[in-house]
Amino acid sequence: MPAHRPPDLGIVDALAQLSFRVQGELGKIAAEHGLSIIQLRLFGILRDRTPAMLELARYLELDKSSMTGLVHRAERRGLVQRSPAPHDGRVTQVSLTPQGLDLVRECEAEVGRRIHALASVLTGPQRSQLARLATILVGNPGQDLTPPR
Amino acid sequence: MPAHRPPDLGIVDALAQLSFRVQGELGKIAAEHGLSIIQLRLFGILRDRTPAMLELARYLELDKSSMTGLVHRAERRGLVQRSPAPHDGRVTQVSLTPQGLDLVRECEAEVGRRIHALASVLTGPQRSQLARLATILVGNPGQDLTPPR
DNA sequence: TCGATTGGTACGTGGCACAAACTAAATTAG
DNA sequence: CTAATTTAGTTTGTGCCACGTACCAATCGA
Repeated sequence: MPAHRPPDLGIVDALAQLSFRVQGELGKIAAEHGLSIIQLRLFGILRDRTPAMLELARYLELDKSSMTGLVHRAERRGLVQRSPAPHDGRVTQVSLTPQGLDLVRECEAEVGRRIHALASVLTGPQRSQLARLATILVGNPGQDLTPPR
Repeated sequence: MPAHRPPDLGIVDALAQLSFRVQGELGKIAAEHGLSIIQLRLFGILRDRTPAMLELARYLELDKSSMTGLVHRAERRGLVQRSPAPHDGRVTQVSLTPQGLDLVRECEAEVGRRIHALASVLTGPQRSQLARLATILVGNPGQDLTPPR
């Protein structure tokens, strides 16, 4: 391997810096749509499901008391709605409003564009390989942050 | 959409989820040492430099007014110190105290352990490849797709 | 020298996250 | 069938984080 390149970072620095880079993009996209990154995550979950508050807290690894405010602020803006669960009077289910769904789709499209742009410096095979390796990393231990759709 | 054997995530989802996974680890490590993730980043910068407030803000992509509080809270805990710059009466330089340096080293060691553990499901060559690809992604400058806000 | 620029802080606002205390619904024990 | 317990969620209070505006002091430029 001829050395036309700067030396690779170690795996630790490489992953850490990459994570900041990606989070930076996500944060900017969220901000452009008046959202925070945690709300973007919340909405990503709600795109496929209608979970209870506690389920959401588990997905996001937040305390249940943090969910109240998070959902409340989104609700106040008409992006999500609470509804009582039919078979358990204690649980309230959270779902996207049509307005919220629109916003999610916009953000998702933008995320796709920006991450693709970021990855555009790689060749096609490199991108595939990176996707494969990253999938292994996130898919591996019982630590399920955001289960595959 | 690759239609191969194990359903790899697309590059977008793969990178997004990986970034959340890595940030989650970093956040936990920071929390275990009584820090936030932004402080961990701050300290990582201070390990090598003694920048001015505005420089720090640029590294972290924060407003300068955000720096005051960030540095102040760290200073209050004896982890960093402010000092006036010798040749410009306006500038205050920020540096780690010995105590702060110790803390940084602890955190760095822990980050190394945890990220290595995360990456331990990969083979050696896979890790190298991942480090190489990630290095390409983060090393790419001038890829700023975001107009100034 | 005077006006503009630069580096930094102060203050007010709002979002985010937690812990502890609390309510109400559901479940289990006796 | 009650009584005790568990579970889902909210409320309240605290603290951090980030921003924008306004402001001050030092420096620079004409």
